[in-house]
Amino acid sequence: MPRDGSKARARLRAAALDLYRERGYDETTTAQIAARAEVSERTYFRHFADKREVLFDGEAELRAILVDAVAAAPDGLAPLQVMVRAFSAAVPLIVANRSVAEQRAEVIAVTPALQERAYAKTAGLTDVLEAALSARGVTRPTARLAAQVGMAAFERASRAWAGDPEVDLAALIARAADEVLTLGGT
Amino acid sequence: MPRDGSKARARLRAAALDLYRERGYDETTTAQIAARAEVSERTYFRHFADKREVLFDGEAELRAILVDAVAAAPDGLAPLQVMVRAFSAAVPLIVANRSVAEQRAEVIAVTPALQERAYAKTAGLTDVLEAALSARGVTRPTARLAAQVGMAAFERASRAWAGDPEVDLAALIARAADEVLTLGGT
DNA sequence: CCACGTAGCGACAGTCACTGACGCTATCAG
DNA sequence: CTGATAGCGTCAGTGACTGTCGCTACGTGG
Repeated sequence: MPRDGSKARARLRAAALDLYRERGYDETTTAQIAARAEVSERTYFRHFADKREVLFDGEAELRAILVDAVAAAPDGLAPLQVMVRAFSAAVPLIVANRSVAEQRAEVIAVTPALQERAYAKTAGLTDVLEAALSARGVTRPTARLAAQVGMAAFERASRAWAGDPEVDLAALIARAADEVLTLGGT
Repeated sequence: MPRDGSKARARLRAAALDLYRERGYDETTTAQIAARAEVSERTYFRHFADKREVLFDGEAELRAILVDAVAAAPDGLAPLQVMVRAFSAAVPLIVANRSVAEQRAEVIAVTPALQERAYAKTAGLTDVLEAALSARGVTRPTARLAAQVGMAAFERASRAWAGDPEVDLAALIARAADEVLTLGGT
């Protein structure tokens, strides 16, 4: 295993986050990111597909946790409850990454281009969840619906948690899922 | 009001859709689109913010219908039922645009860059729906949740309708909303 | 019928994200 | 010590997008 690029990759991640926060996404060039990470611009593009991807580098880990949790859920559990379990399984990871996630969120919040990528990322996660539910025997269209509704509940819980990180995120997720079922009235 | 750009704009829309279908999104340049529409490349960018936007030009109309329908819904209706009404109000527009929407969908389906933009567009719609629900007195977080769940139900209905355009889309929407409420089990 | 103001347009130059190709080098297995 | 390989730098190139400037088509007021 010649040369370990993970160091450079980590430096690029940090450099990009810093620069995006300092002067904004649009005002920083990939050349500047590369320079701060002390690599060539070409190397940046060897590690990340484009200027946006740097900010979304941890996704695979989350994805794996969600898929495993769906697969491990007991048989006969209702789809939405499976989603609650899956997202609850990811809570430790989310809590651990909270401070970095906050900084990322600040940048994304003021950058349409990054919001677009963020939407695509969550869409990718719902695709994976849909497939995982489908593997459990849930019909495709229903699996997709459940994945999206579960994701919506998770987002609702995440936002509440962001405003008050003291409460248990897992509890908020369960509560948000319950709230979904009250949306139809009576 | 000197010069009416709407003609050129329409030609650009048609030219882009044609080219994207003929040779694919990545393989067509904005210069080619402009050339086929018989305008300069600069004019393309006066009408559309970027290479993707050409394909998403009708959105404002849909947005207006949804907002109006939410505002016009009777008081005391449950949030999810309001969503069903809103999307049902948009059915005529959707049916009318079906053939063009199909062509667009084909291109989007094979182009990640366009999928990303499509996600952003639906996110924009849910934002608007959230605001409209909020204006009816629904709490912000609940409004957002309802908007997202409603959008998920609408997508589920749309997909079913795409596979069988004979059935009534409005009925599918109502059914999808009901299905959401069964996702939690018992 | 004629200035005249305005919105759209073309032309041009420039920046920057991103890609392909080539050759080099650090590192590890043998 | 040597060879294989993954990561890297350099260079050249394409194409999306922007700012600027001057022009022109067209409806309006005289």
